[in-house]
Amino acid sequence: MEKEKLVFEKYLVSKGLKLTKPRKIILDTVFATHEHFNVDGLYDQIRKKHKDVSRATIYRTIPLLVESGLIKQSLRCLAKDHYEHTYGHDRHLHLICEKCGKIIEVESKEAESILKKLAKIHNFDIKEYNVGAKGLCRKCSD
Amino acid sequence: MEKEKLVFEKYLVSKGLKLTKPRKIILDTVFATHEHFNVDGLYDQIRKKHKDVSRATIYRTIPLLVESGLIKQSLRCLAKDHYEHTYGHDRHLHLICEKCGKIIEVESKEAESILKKLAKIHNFDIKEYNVGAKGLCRKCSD
DNA sequence: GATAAAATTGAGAATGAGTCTCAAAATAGT
DNA sequence: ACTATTTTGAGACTCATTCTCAATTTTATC
Repeated sequence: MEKEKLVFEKYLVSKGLKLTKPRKIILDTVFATHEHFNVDGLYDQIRKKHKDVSRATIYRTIPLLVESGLIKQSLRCLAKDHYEHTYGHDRHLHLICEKCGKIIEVESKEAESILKKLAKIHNFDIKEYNVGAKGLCRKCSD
Repeated sequence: MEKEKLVFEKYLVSKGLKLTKPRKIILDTVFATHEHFNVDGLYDQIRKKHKDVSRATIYRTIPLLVESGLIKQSLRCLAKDHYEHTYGHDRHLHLICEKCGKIIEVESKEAESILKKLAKIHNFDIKEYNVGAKGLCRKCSD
């Protein structure tokens, strides 16, 4: 958690921005769990403790977290953008339930190595990749 | 093009639906090129020839085309859902150049089989999958 | 620690892609 | 043609996200 704060602060300073209270609260809440999150969930989570952080500020802070390399935009699910941690996390792929919205994270070195192989063939320099599937989770497919 | 029409008609009949004029126009326009498309672009394209197809009907027809297996939802770009042909096209993954926007389509049976294997382990019923990477293409990485 | 300039915030209005409603029009079976 | 059913266009609506702007907070400077 402290590491994330340092990374974020360093990024903000480099851009002439400030690590304000709302930004600190958002950062803390984002990294309080290892889950994927979306703005609504994050807002609810924050509201449990702090009545003074607005949705607008969350929407404004997320691009800063993305730019700083701490999180990245991930799936779009139920018409909502979702985000996931990137700092200190291995790559993984997603199985997304279209019915209940559950996200199963799966590690796969295989998928990664295949993509790398294909990228090499096409002289493509991969910065970021995404592997995933949509469908029904165990519970919802009964 | 005729094949697509047959596939679509067969699907519609199986659902007790009709291949109406607007649906025919939409189908024709979608398969007039091999490009990815979004609703706005499709609407503009259709409007050049036909003044009588509404956005609502396009939005209503796209899920039918998806269900019939002719197209699938693809990338989301500039806040818009994009679609791509699937009928007669092998599954492929995308290498998207972040600089010039070029999309390289790559075939890979391997990626598909890995996803299927992982889904089985997690009792997940895959309806749709997506594999891709962002980065720099050959030209842009020089 | 007071002050002022600059950055940031909260609240709510605005935007815009996608969905829904419903009366009118097209379709298919008889 | 006649009727029942499906489909359509137009526009209202939804809802995630973005924008606006006056009020507040922050930081640098005294």
